[in-house]
Amino acid sequence: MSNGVNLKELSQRLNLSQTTVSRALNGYPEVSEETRKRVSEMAEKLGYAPNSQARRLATGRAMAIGHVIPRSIHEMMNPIFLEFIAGAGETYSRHGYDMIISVVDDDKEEDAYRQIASRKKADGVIVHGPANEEHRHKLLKELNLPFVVHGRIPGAERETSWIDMNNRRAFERATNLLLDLGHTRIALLNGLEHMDFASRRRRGFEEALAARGLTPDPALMRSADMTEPYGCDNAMEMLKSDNPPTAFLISSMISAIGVARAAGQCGLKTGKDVSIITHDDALSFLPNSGEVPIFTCTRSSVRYAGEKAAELLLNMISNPAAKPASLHLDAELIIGQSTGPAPAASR
Amino acid sequence: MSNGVNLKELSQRLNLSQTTVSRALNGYPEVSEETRKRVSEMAEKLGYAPNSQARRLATGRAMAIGHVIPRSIHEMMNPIFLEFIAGAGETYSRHGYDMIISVVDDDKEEDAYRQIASRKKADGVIVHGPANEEHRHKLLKELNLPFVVHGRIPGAERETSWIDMNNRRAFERATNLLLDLGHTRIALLNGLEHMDFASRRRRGFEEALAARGLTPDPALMRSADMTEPYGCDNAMEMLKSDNPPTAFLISSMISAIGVARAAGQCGLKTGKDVSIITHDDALSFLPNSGEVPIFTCTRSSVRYAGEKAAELLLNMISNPAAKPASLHLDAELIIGQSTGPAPAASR
DNA sequence: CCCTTTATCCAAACCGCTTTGGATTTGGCC
DNA sequence: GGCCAAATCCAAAGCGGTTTGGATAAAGGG
Repeated sequence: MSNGVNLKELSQRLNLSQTTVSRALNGYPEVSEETRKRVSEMAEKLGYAPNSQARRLATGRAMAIGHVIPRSIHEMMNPIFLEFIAGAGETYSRHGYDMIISVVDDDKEEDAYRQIASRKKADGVIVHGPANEEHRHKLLKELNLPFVVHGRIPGAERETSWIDMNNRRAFERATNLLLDLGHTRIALLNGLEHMDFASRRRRGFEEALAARGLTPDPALMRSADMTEPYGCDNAMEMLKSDNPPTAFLISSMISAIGVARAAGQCGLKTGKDVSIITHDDALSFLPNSGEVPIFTCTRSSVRYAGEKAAELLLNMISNPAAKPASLHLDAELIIGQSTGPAPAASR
Repeated sequence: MSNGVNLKELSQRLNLSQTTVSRALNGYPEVSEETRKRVSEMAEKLGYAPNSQARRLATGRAMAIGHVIPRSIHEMMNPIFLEFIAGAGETYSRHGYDMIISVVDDDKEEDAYRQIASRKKADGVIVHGPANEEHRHKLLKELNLPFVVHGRIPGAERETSWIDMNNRRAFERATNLLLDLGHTRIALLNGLEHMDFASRRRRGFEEALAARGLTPDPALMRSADMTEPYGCDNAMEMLKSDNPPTAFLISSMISAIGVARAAGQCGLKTGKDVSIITHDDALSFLPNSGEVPIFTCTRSSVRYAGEKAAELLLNMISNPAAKPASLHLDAELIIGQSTGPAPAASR
């Protein structure tokens, strides 16, 4: 019904050239206000909207941002990834950009980027989940494809644009909080430490301990995908050991829930017998709210990060000459119900 | 470096016409194998790949599928949505399609669909989260935009293509399992019941009770966003009441975890003092695995649903004359550790 | 040997828009 | 009235592919 008018037909109906109609609709000054009005009314009436492929072809801009996610990534960062996407997506649509997501086999990731560049599918991309050994930025530079990193690429902080939270500092503060409460046996349930964010968190943890003359106990440090059972199983194992931790520092709310479950199963009261502090990405389906949140946490909205990352990227695209820019967010430290003073020496 | 060869240049390098080169690369028969080989080699060497905008314009196919997600939806179905997307995305890329996702304000949803249609941004769309009062399918039909529903639109099952799990049956079976174990006071923590999937689940629950001559107690039925605290708070309230339930039937693992937490806090042992059965969407970051899974559940992979939905849609697109098709998946009923016989009458 | 196929390849039109480089009209000013 | 600048509008040339309708050459048939 309302389908199918193109510029040509529209301009014929108006007895105007395509040029004029196009200019009228795109807000160029060389058309009288009267004509512009006449044009927009007719366009509205006929339900005209420019064919995006044609426009993209003519302007040479894809008006789209790419996100390539290798299969493996969304197994470990599933919900975080989506929250980021949601934030970025809002920014995109506000600016008339499309978001295109490619889910690819791990070994096709490079291919995916090459295709985006050579077929001009997107004007830029977001790089997710940088690892310690990271090479994507080199490829993208070679492909001349603007990009923003969510996280940081170690060694390339200067030359790339990125948005990241201060992982090291957050975990240092969290650790200090526990130390101040008298805990000395603190377990770290970290994410996969070949990822940049996780190594930084570990560093923050270790440095805080070191500053008080403590050495981390390898038996209390784990690194894996941040699932719920990961939290539960490892906490259970540690709590049942001869020398159990009195506190847990955890990289994700999901795993923290698992730890709380383990504590419950061991008959320990969270916030009393055992303290838990977690990083909270502020995922909408895992609200950790209330006057006193369930979990004491370091919190940083990954959704906000998504919005900002998108803005950075859009700026880069419209202003290609600009230098790399970056945003370093600080996590809030929020005291909830899950932490308390270290219990008096047991046994 | 490897950037920037177009068809014209490529064909000049080869002393061939654009026609021939195009045909050679697209596998048309009217070109000799020898030439085809020569062409592909040169294309490879120069890093040629057809500009996707140009191709889309020429062929009239967008080679993309749209997913429009209103802001509100991803607050309630965040992780499920992503898992679906991941499944669909794989199918798309296997078939050379792009996935474009629009995150829009709730009141712009219709607009988003109109734009996709009029600007030819996608060849089809997936409709997420159908409600009891659903109108999107009418709009899409009017816009002549092929679509597949994830879930079902009540009253339009015949005329639309969809993929859904058997929600009613799954919850009926789950309820029967509890009844067989001797539970009679069963709580239902459902999703938002203005959504189709949730009303069906409720129906399954109620029908199973009715079949044994039982009437559901309104005090034991809740409906809300399926967050973790939702599970915990409501379970807590019910467990502390005068006449507490002995079993919970829950619409989502996330809330089930909350219920388990509440049980723990009340000093009740899950699977013994209180039984829990949940629906499990098989989300990768919430594995409910092991020989005997933590939670007894009805399980249906939403990721698989995504794959299949994409296939349905792609079929519709390449075969527009075909009748609506649909896929009705049955959830598995899996016995885990969280269910057991009803405790002997307490008090 | 001539004519008809068949196998290859090509020139040009087209997809629907933007944009360049004028052409025409109008208005202000001396 | 004549001239110049500003205001409008337009024809046509891209953008980079695909596809139609031949043209040309080689092969096969009588």
